[in-house]
Amino acid sequence: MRSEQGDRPARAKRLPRAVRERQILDAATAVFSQRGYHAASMDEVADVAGISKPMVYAYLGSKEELFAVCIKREAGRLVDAVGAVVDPELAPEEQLWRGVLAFFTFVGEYRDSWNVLHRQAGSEGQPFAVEIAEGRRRAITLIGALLAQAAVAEGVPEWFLGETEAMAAALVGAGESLADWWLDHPDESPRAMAARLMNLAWMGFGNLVNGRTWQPPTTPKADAAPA
Amino acid sequence: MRSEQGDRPARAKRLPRAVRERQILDAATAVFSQRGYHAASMDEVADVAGISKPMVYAYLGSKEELFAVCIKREAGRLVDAVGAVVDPELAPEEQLWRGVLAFFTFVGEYRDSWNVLHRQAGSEGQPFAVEIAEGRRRAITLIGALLAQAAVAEGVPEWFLGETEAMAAALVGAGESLADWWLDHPDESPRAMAARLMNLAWMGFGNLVNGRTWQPPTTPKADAAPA
DNA sequence: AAGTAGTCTTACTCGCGAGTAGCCACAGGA
DNA sequence: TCCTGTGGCTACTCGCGAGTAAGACTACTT
Repeated sequence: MRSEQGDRPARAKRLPRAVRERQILDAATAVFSQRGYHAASMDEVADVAGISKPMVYAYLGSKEELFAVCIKREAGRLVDAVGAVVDPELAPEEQLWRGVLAFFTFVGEYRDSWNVLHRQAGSEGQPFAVEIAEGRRRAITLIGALLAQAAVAEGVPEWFLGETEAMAAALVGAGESLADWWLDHPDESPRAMAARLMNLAWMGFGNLVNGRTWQPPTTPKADAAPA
Repeated sequence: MRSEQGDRPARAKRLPRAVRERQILDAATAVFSQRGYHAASMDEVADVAGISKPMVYAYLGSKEELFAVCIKREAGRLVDAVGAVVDPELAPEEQLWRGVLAFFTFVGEYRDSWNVLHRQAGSEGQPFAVEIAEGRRRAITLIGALLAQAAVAEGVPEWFLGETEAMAAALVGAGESLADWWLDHPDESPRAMAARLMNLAWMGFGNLVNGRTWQPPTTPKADAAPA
């Protein structure tokens, strides 16, 4: 009863550096996820890691470095999770489905990781927002390429190739938003979430790829594409 | 040449309170938009407003209050802009189109407002993140109702009514993401952006509403909806 | 046992930024 | 002309949080 619950390593029991680093990163991810970068304090990170502040500095450097390492680790996990399932040999539709499914599985598994990557990403002035935005952009480009590939596989209406990137951006946003929505409906399975996104995206793209576009009702003028 | 450019009111020229308050809110919106809530300093807000810090406190209260007022004002603008065009008499499709168009027009017009509402919203621990999340939720509910209405208007497959909220969430996310994408492609018109979203959303919903769902390719099991 | 390398702590410094005290100035009514 | 209220300022206090100095404890070598 002299220490806290067996939950966290109550008070520093002399562990090898590698282990401590992992603990610190875990703690940092959790704290950054809850508080956001600015509101998070190194004291709290140290506390949650069950260790004292100078250790954090000794092992992981400054707050900014620590955050950067967190980002890298979590982003790596996500990329690995998706990369492990998207064999480029497969049909675009199936690649997309597998990627989307892997994404939601990852989000379900590592909520904090996702939170750090998604929320704390864009908000700050410059520091790593750039890096994250870059990762996001890469994802969009990748998905855009996938859509273009799919479009070519079907009989592609020419104009659609100029639209793939914007569509990919929308798709990514829809995925992020669905992931948020998931937080309020935790009983849903990753498969069901992924299926939702695919239904929205693919059934929509299915029409678009076949040249069936939507037109504004009142004005006859079409903006996104020639009729 | 004794003062700065005619750009900002160089150094306090004795204006009525109402005017100053507007200026302060404008400045605060800009600063919060660029820095984010935590990184923004009251000194900078005061500076941008061309005024000294105590005035900000005298007129708008604490930093948190100031931010809250900003949020309220910008959210109000957005709600007004959308609310002004979505006559509930109209067909769901047209309501959605008008709403989406109004949204992108607003974003184009008031970048900072949108930034404050969108980015700085979710990131913080509790303060007003709640209020914004609430607004977002209302938007999702509203759009969800619209989709349900549309679904009923067509021959609705029963199961779809349970999906409208999730679809609305996805749609909102897609809109946000497209708005971000727009920042990198500023030559696009609001109409073109809105048309893109409608194409993705409506052509997708068009299929869904008619019972044409997407199915995972390898596994025969359907998750989102019964075949 | 004594040396030494790596783990871990207490107890600081120091700057930045929220919020305030107290004072100045000008416009208009007496 | 003086008087007062409202607009405005300079110049502080004060706490919080990033980052550090200096040393203590433990385990493994020789």
